[in-house]
Amino acid sequence: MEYRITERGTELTVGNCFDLRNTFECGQCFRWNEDTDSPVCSYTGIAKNKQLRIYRDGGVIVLEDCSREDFENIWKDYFDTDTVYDDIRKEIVELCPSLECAVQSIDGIRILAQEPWEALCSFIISQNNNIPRIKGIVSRLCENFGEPCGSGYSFPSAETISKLTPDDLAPLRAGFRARYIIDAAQKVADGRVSLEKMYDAPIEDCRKELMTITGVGAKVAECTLLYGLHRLDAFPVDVWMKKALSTTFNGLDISSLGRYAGIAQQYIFHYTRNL
DNA sequence: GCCCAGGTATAAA
DNA sequence: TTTATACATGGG
Repeated sequence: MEYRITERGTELTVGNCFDLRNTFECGQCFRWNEDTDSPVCSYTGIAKNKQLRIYRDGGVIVLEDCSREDFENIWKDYFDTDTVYDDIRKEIVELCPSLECAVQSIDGIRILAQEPWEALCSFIISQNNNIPRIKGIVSRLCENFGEPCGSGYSFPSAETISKLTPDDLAPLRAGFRARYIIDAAQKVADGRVSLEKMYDAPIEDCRKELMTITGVGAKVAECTLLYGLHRLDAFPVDVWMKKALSTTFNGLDISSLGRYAGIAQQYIFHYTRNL
């Protein structure tokens, strides 16, 4: 994707291939909040220990005060600016024409390349929970155990959380998930679960390893792989997916989508949620 | 008050 | 292997 550095920051010419609201509100992330006082569509969030405001101005997306260095080192990968999602959408529909309605139900979504530990931890918190409350718990996790960063706090490392007990997490009001968070932090911190290796290991091996964590099932594993490791080939084999495929799409085999099964799943999720 | 949320562990059939 | 239930909490 073309970008240029201006006095405003880094500017991306995107047309309709990057919709901030669809990207940030689709349930893939919990650390971006809309700037309600802004006259244009604008969000502020923190990733990789950097705070960023990003907003739309016509056909341009502006990363406020973002240097070339920060864009190249952080946000280029995070926003996956070199992937052409319109091409992927076309390929999904070619492979599975019955998914056209799902693909067209939402546009401009980009799959963020979040940090693996943050994604794992966030989706452990997400289980049997709603998005506003998930965001609240994640926010309190950062305020209590993260480092000051811009006007907020960074996401605490697995090493930091691994030294705590479920009682220490009481201020989060995460309920039964507190012990899951600790178990995940300990396994990641001591290497029993190696997130770094999951960027290119066989997807089934990754899923298995993640599911050794208490509180991590097929769904949390899939979300971790898709959103935290940017494994676009990840797809869930859980109850929700089976249900969506059997009722709405009548037996469609999503695994035939191969390397784009994960993205297809995102469209299916959005479509079935809004039926 | 009541229902339920991007699920999973656990027990029981 | 499949199915039922509890789980902590609080948003709507």
